[in-house]
Amino acid sequence: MPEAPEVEAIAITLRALVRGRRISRVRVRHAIGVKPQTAGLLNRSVSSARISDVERRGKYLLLALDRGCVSMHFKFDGQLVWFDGPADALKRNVHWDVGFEFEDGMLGFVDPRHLGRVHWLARPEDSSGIKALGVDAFSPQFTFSEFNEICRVRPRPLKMLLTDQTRIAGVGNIYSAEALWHARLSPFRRSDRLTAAEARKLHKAVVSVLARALECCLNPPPDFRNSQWWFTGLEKILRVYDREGLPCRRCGSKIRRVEQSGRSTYFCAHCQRP
DNA sequence: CCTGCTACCTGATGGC
DNA sequence: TGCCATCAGGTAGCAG
Repeated sequence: MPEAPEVEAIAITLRALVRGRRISRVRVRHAIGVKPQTAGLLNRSVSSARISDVERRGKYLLLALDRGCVSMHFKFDGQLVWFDGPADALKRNVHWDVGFEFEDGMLGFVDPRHLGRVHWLARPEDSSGIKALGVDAFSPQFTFSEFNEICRVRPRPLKMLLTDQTRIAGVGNIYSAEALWHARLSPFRRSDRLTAAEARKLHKAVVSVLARALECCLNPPPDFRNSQWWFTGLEKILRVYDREGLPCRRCGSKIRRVEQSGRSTYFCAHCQRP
């Protein structure tokens, strides 16, 4: 599920919990979670490694180790849960896929749907997905002039540009819809035909939508000890996403949902003009 | 190279 | 109630 704000909130919260600490070993309960790697490789590479930092790249979470790093991608449903230890994890009736054991507990990567992945990498760029990431939407390099250039690279609908991780890293289906609504631009508008003023408005909308979402994701922060935890209150900040048939909060006309490259796009056909 | 489509998975939900 | 279809905040991999 998570886009950059959710992963960033997870990174910030997890950093305070595990930075500087040693992973004693890795338990893989569902091998699909480390595919195409193996439990053995992950355990060999990570056992007794110290976590120097926790980082985010786009929607990837990285545990930087003194030997390489662990990358995690949550895809739609992945999350992290803290257990008192392996025995606690087995005793509680909670699905978990990969466990990182510490002296006093175990961090579990949890994804019943099994689309999420945990990998060990010698360097982050050894992951083709990470290597291909464009400018991170939260980084200082994501300036208006950078965004404006990205818009002109080639003609494509704004929705496709915003969610293309190789151009702008971290924006997904929800926050692209939200930013386009705030900027009053149709998801179908050709990115290369925006006026400079429109591009500026859209850039501002992306930045502010993500900032507001991050603040929401940190208040309250993730509670890894509660296996049921998930971000609350995001519905309150959403203006169009998942509001098909409901009145636009700006002009009152019905929000529409259409398919764009196989994904749902929500927009107001009245105030988001093509 | 680039682009667009499908596969990958499981669970929740809604209509009949 | 049961069954079936549809939907889900994403990316990797492959064909063209």
